Amino acid sequence: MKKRDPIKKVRLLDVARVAGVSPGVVSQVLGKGRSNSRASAQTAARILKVARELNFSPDPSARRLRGARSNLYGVLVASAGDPLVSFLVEHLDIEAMKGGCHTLICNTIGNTALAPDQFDYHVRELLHQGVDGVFCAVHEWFGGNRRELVRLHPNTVFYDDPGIPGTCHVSIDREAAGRLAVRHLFERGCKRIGIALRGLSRPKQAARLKGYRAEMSACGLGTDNALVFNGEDFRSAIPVCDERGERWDFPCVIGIRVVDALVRDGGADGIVAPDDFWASVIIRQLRARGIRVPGDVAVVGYLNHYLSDWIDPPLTTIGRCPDEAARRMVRMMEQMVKAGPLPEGERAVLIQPKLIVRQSA
Amino acid sequence: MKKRDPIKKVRLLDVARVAGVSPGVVSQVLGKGRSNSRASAQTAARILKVARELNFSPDPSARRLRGARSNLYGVLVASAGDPLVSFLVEHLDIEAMKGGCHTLICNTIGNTALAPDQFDYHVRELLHQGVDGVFCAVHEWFGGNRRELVRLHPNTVFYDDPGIPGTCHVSIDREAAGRLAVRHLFERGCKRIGIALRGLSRPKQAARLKGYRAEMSACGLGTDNALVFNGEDFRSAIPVCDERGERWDFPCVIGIRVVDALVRDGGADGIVAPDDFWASVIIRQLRARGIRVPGDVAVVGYLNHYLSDWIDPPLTTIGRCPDEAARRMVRMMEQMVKAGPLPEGERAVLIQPKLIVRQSA
DNA sequence: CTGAAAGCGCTTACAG
DNA sequence: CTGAAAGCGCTTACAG
Repeated sequence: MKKRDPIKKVRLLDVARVAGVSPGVVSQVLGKGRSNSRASAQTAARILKVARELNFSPDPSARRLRGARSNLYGVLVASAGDPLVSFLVEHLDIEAMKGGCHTLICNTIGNTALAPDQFDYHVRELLHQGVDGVFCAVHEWFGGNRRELVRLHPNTVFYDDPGIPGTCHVSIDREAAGRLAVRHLFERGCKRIGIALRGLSRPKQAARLKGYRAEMSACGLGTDNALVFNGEDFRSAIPVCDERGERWDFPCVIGIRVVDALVRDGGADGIVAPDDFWASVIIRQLRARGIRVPGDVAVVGYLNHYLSDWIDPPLTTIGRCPDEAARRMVRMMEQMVKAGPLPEGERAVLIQPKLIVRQSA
Repeated sequence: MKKRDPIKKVRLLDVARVAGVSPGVVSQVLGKGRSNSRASAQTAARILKVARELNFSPDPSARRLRGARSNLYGVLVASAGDPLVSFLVEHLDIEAMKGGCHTLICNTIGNTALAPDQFDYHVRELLHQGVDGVFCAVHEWFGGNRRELVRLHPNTVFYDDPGIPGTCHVSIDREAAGRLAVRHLFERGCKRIGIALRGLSRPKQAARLKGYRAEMSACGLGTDNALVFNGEDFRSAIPVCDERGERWDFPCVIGIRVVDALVRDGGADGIVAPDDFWASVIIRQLRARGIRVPGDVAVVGYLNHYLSDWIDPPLTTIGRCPDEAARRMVRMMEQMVKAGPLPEGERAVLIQPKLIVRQSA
């Protein structure tokens, strides 16, 4: 049971020997994007040819030891398996790869054998690994010292504003999400459009309400408090949804409360749901009462979660465009890695969400 | 717009200086799991103390240059966002982390700007990065030269048998999955249990059928060809589902064909579906015909996909235990990294799937 | 039990 | 335009 022979690597020295030049020249020619200030065009061409023939690629460890960047980015997520973040994780990698970089995934929860939360551990570990920067998409309700993250990794880009002044972040325009949903329902002929919110004390939910109100006015529908459902008013009736587990018992009672308040009492013919999960239980409850979707009441979700395709009827929802978010996050990162801190005004990027029409509205 | 000052790192040399010993001793003491064959117990203790106080952690690049392992594993997946693989990706990282290792995610599709398929590119890139091994969970229907992968990375562990002799792989016991589903339906009182299969020409589907038949006999239900639906018999009627896109149009006609064949013609009161997607469209079709689930016909899925919780009624299904699979994959990997190739008999691991009861059966 | 030195593969001043 | 040399931070024979 002996170890295998490692595959022999071709070194820069080998290229130099074959090309008949010194290592320094090879390094210069292959390095800095061909600014051949050193070798003659002829020599450079020869070196390039030999390097290609020998299939040479410089050892990243040796380069890093000399101070080169690692071309590695850390990705902090609570749980990479969660479909709500997994597409962001995927697209961060795809975008990083376009710049020749790789992503190192770090799940901050899940390793309960070690500790309930590995955020801070990973922050130090990534520093040790010498990453060029860190993407942080750990939702605010999870632990972790974000100030320390930013201190140790100045090149950090957050998904969603962490509330720390001066940080770089990419967020979804929740106000626009509210407007898009209302506009679509209005165009589908809805006259009394209600909105359900998890809790108005949260800034993101408040932004959605703001967008909802603005678009209601723009559509000439005015506003009616009977059409605004605030989950916090029912706190005692609605168990807390911790959203941390791989599977969890979603409080289906939400569907009952929302349909009671908005449809039975408020007479709504359209509902803007706070997310696809709520939309899903709302639709189930409507069906249970013999109310047709979208015939009697149309429902628009938010997230474009994987499940949107599979509930019945398939859910019309607002997508957050994780590919676009990843693109912007990587772009910010690359700017920081190359040129240092971004100007104040360029540290916050707002992504425009997108309406995805299926059948529920 | 100038670059930031990098955070000053503490080197082994600093530790040596403070502790008043030479670097070699420090290296020896901090290195090999405290087999202090070099320093006296006193010196060792002093060095350890200083190292801790200075918060020293050795530069991985320098170590690697001297031949140490990278503590990095590559993870090849078609698309890390896909919920079918994202949990495996997450648990591979969690398990690797327990051994002090990190995972480097590689999406083999998605970067169409580069090429339709980046499998082979990533295989070379991971070699270049010097990973200690590679986990490959790219589904068989995607491209990529797996033989070359195994040649360049002898330490490769596959999720599902790639059909290359001698490789290490962890698979789900599909026969057991078939048995579990039948047993549960039988215990719920079903008398005529049908099975739907995507296509019998696929070995994994054939294994499920084998398990189904075995358990039907064990339950004393015998077998009836009218209760076996083979998707390949309806190839012309069922459009190909490519499963590659983030969203795709699932052929809902499958639901019609399956319900026609198994329920209308076969008189089934229980259905074993090939996966949760099929189960979902089958249930939708049953409802459309006024057939109650699970009252009239019970349905069991396979995968325990995220959507299982959200369809109506929530789906009873067979889970593949991605955490267990990841645990075994990492264990195999660690053995190979430490001691070289595994004995012939230990290269294939079968994971026992698990019945997850919700409401559809 | 401990130190001085060589070297992993690369890059980058410094000479010529 | 090119070469020889030093050095990044560590480990590991080789001396003492």
